[in-house]
Amino acid sequence: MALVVHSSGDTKKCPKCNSESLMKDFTRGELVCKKCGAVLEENMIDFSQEWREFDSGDANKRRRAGAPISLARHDKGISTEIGMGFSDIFKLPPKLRPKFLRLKKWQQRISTATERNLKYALAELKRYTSQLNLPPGVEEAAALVYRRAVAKELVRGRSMESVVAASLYTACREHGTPRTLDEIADVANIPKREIGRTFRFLARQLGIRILPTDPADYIPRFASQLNLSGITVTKSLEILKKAKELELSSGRGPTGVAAAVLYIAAQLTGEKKTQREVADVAGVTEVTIRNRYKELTKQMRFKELEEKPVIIEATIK
DNA sequence: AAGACGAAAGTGGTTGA
DNA sequence: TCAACAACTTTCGTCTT
Repeated sequence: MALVVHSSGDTKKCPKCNSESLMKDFTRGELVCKKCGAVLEENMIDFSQEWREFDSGDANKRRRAGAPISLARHDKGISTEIGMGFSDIFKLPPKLRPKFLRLKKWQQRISTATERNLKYALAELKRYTSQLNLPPGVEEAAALVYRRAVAKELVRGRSMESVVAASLYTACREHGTPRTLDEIADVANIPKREIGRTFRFLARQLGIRILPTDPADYIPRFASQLNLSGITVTKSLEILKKAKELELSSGRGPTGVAAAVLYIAAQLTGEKKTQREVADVAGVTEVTIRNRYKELTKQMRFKELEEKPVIIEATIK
């Protein structure tokens, strides 16, 4: 019987005799205490590979698992294509070639319209996510939303691109990595009100809860676009927290709140940014920043900002 | 001259009758 | 379906630095 003892990283102790000498018996799938013989785990699955590789060629020959499946691929990443390219087919004996050429042709023909559509849609999605610097997790989530939309025939009557864009917008919000409608509208080349409309439609039809976005989710990204320091980010989040407690953020556009909070924080830390600069990256106007700014400073006391009257006196003099 | 401020009018979307 | 409404934008004149 082959007993394999894995000592590395396993700091588990036997609850019965407190011994550290545990043993994995892979032929039985059990974790056993060497001292008292207690079985601590049963039906373990051995995830290690049972073959060894001596060079990279070996690895390729013996490996049986492929890439992980992905919803962001039209075939989920699992596909068999007859005669990839053409070279494979010409490796066959001449007699067999026509047969495989025919099979190849038919494989292309039977791929249904929805499959082709999905392929195209997911290619679009890929383009959006890479242009917006979104992580693969968000792309996956968006792909799932899109698949659900297709399954429910929600694409009918609206452009495929707008549904893809709306799926992405949904996924972004669920992931706490929101992009503004403007940003998505930009890469997708679709008016933002259409994306918004489709988004609401999808959310309702698919029963996706739509929580308003948290301004905090925007802050780090805006800050980095403005070259603001981590101190300013921390400060912004503090201010935002207080603002939330004072109910100054509800009902307001989250980007506007984020922008105003950043603007104030930047002033406090001496990394001055103009309203224009902040407004530009946040996709709001200076007026909105001013309005939020006014509301915030009215209810919150910023010592540093209140010193202004002194300066005014000095200039009058 | 550039930035900040504020008033006024306009826009797109939501809500409630 | 329509009107009321809040948030936001656009535009513009004025003030401050």
